[in-house]
Amino acid sequence: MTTDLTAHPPVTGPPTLDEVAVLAGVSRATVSRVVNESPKVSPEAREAVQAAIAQLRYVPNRMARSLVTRRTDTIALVLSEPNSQVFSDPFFASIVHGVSAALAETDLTLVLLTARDAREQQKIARYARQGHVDGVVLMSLHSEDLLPDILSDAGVPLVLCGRPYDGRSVAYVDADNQGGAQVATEHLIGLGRARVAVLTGPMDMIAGVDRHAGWLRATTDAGRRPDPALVAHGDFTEAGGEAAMARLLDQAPDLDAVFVASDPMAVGALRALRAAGRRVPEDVAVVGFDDADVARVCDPPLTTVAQPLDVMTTELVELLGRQIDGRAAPAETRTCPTRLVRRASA
Amino acid sequence: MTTDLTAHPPVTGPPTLDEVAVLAGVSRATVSRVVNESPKVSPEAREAVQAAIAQLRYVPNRMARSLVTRRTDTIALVLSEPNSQVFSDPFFASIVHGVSAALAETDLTLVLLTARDAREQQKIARYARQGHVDGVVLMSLHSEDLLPDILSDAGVPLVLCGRPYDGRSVAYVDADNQGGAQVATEHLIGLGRARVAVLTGPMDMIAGVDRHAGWLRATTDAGRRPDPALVAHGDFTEAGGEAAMARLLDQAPDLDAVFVASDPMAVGALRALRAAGRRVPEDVAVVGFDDADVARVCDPPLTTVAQPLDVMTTELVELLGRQIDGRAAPAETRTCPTRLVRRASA
DNA sequence: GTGAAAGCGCTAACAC
DNA sequence: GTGTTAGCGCTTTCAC
Repeated sequence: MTTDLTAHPPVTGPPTLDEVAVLAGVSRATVSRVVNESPKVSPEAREAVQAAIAQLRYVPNRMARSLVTRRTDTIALVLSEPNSQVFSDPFFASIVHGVSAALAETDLTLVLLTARDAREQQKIARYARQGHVDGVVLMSLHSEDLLPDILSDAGVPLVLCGRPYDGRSVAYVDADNQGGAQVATEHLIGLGRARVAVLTGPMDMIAGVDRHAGWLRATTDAGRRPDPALVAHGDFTEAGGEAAMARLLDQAPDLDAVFVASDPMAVGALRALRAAGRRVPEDVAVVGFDDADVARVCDPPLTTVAQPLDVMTTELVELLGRQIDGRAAPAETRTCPTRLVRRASA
Repeated sequence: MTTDLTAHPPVTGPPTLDEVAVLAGVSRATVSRVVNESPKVSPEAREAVQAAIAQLRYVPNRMARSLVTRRTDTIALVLSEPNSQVFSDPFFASIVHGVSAALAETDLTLVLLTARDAREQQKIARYARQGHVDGVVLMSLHSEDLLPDILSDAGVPLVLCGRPYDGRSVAYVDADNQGGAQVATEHLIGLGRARVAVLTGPMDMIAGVDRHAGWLRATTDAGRRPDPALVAHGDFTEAGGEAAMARLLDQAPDLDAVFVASDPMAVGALRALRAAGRRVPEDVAVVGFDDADVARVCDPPLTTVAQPLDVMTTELVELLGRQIDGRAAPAETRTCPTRLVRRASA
């Protein structure tokens, strides 16, 4: 044993594998096996090692491990969005929360990175290429974003949260935005409402496009001619929803129902309706698209299209995991079903 | 040179230092010096190396580097808070944004970690002890949090964002909450208002305590007896502010001014005031505590106490930096001044 | 100014 | 089962 002599003075710094090995009276390899839960270790050895680990409060050095295994057990959630206020978007908050929760079960850790401009995008690309992360979940909300290309060119395992705006070939997980919007609109029509409006998102975000498409589909499927006056675009924020709802009431005072394509907007829309003296749900039936379970606390509580955010985040990390160890198809995708949740008799 | 033979087939994986060295016709040591911007390199060698780096698209492997330098050039921002909705708190969003921006200037990267329960706190402690980060900025909002102790016991460089609830000895950066609240209240009193109420935060958060203390100080300094009916506690959220404002109007219908101790609460408070038929600012003067520049967009725009969030985040990373390389005093602290921003003639 | 050599702490064959 | 050996890619004395 050469280790005895060299490892004996653990004068400084955290304990190493060698020190544990010496204390336990075994070799480094055995300690490593115990740490990595290899079955090929005798019970006695395992116990001795575990005792030594506990005594020394040994924690493996991840850098050293990564250097040889080429894995970091870390994945990044990157938010590529110039507008920093997106941070306080409940949808985003829920995704972060959900991914973080999904990872809490595992040994992986989550790092959150933000890219507000091209320089930061490059920095993130470097970070990823440096081998700091095993993979990336990318929330890229707008159409002109370059990060998906940069990352996939660099060979970094990648899953987008949300369908890419163009039809690019890349793995992603998305909610069934169009389907959900269609169900919402059909519900409103089924209620006997004659003038069903839509308050959708900006058309440079795929969620805005898809949710509008769902309304359109349901409307035409019902044999109705889509009236442009029944369409307004918000920016997915509460204030934007309030303003857009006001416009909608102006354009089409005779509307008797509205599908609102995001929950912050639904909150704003309710406010605008109240301000205009319209009663909800008697006067106007509202269905919200509940990104983050917020519309539930509206007054009155809204019938909503719920996104299964927990499903989405689970799929996200599951798909990324398979991406990382090469078990996934090239550009595998998932579309998580949405469902209508009736909360009031809207 | 033994490297020529071994390094020649760069069949797989990203390029290494050796490959750059071979291509540039120098030794690994020289490449390392160029990468680390050592002055002890001849111009010719430097140029050759830089060319090789560019050609190979070489990126240093951080794991290998960390292994020897014992630095990771990464700091963690950890949010220790059971309630996941804090994520969408604009104050939190602004801090993340600001720290991330302050770091963007440097070579450091930010990882964001959340601890919702004891298990996750342990996981974070492990992560830090594993040498994954050089230091931690900790946002610990409640009084019973154990993470500050765990981390400082583990010898992890640490700076708290926000004064610790107890008087523990630890480095922190905080805004001058008490001073700001005092200035706000004095402003209201100076306006000639007779019944100046306060809508503060929960008393298990230091910010709630301090802001209440400032109101109290200004009130007594003005020779007034603090009336309990003029005090209400919200939970720093919009909905909480609305409810608390309603209570306040109930307890003290004659109030003619109110200091609201956070901007989401201010938004809610305005709503409650409007609902109660009170006019702002003629009828009731309102000063908000503007955690994140939100109160600015209120209608009417509020006179607010602005927290210099950019100053705070800058101080945060600066202090942590000095903490990391041992230049900081044991438990150095900073209190960033707040200032009154008049936006309306409230 | 530059190179050779010695590790950083760990895992992974490969023998025993 | 267990130990020995050989690196992972990099920085860093220490000679030259």
